[in-house]
Amino acid sequence: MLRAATHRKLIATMDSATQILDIAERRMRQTGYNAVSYRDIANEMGIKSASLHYHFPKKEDLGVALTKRYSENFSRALQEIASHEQNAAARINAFVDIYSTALKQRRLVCLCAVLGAESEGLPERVNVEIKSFFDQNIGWLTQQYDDLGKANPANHAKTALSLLSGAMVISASSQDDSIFDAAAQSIFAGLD
Amino acid sequence: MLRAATHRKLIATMDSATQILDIAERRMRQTGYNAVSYRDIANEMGIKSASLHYHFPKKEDLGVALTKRYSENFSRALQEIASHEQNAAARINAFVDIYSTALKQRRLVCLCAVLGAESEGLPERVNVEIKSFFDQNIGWLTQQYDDLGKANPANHAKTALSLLSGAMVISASSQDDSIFDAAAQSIFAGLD
DNA sequence: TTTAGTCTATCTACTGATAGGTAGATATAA
DNA sequence: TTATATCTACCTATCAGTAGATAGACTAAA
Repeated sequence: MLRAATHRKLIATMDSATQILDIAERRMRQTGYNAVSYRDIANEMGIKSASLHYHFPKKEDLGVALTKRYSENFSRALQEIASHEQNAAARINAFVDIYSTALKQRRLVCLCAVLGAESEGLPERVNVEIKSFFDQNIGWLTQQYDDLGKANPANHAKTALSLLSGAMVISASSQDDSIFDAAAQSIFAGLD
Repeated sequence: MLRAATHRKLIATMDSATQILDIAERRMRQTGYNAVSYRDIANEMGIKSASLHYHFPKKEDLGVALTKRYSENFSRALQEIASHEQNAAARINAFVDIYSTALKQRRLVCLCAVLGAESEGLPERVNVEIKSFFDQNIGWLTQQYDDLGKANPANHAKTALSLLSGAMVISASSQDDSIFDAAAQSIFAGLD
């Protein structure tokens, strides 16, 4: 009885908004923005779709919160890498690993790569976040390629990000990891 | 009067199925599969949405026809390139140009790159066509990199296709062509 | 006269969204 | 301590709008 109450408390304590974002993120990374409905998410949570509007009044709000959180989490991961890895080559290596792990362990594509593909059908506020995500990653990678002594580090950064994003999409949709592996290998080869 | 009638005839003669596919293709390349509705297409054509079902009974049929046609058109373009360009480097160059022209002159992303990003929410028959498109392009590019004398030409092919696809998506959604330019430049640089 | 193509009218299922209500926790003030 | 008030997180019920889809009538051209 006490146990049950405690358990209940723990579950209820696990922030509903976070749970909504978790489910929405996974689903959108699989099927895109428009294919995900409030009802899908609510059903998976075991609550009613109307309740989702308490946390995210409009779907646009959910989209913005989702891309913001994704970008912030990514930003933290990049800072983490920068503080733990000594040299630029190791950092770029770790960057590739983020994508690799998402694809191979969770079969998930980068959220912003998926949403970017349908960007003309998205609310403008969501597009702002997507662009900001790409900018942030290009900026970080540019720094690394600069540290590596590359000429035109920004071009290297743009190429690496494009390569990983594209390879993820093709690998996931073709269910063939060899495309991602080729891309990763090509990035590693460019680190000398 | 005769003129008007002739004009009318010409328009009506321009195969409705083709017109439907043209409109659907452009819209899906902008917003993805799920954001495009029969009503949108019908409105743009000036007919009723019910009429579309005469040509494509189910949306899935439209999706399959669209990806098939896209793939076939692409295949023809690749044959054309192979017959007109002497060497592998020039052929790869022409390949990049297809993507470049689509992005810069029409602001359109590769259909299969867009649909591939939402593949888990698509009818299976559509996914089969998308995978076949990627296979076809990787095969053609592999041949070119092989002719170029590259070791592991398949990896070069997978990398080039991933790079172009990803760069297109990021450039289009960020409205910044410099990402695509960096990708194209990187492919050119790998042709020596 | 047939047939291709489009129409009207309608259907069911589902979309995001809103209104209004409620149980239970928390805070405030007497 | 108790009464009052507010807040959180859901609920039921419902809405207008749109999705894809179908049946059957109509029309124009071969």
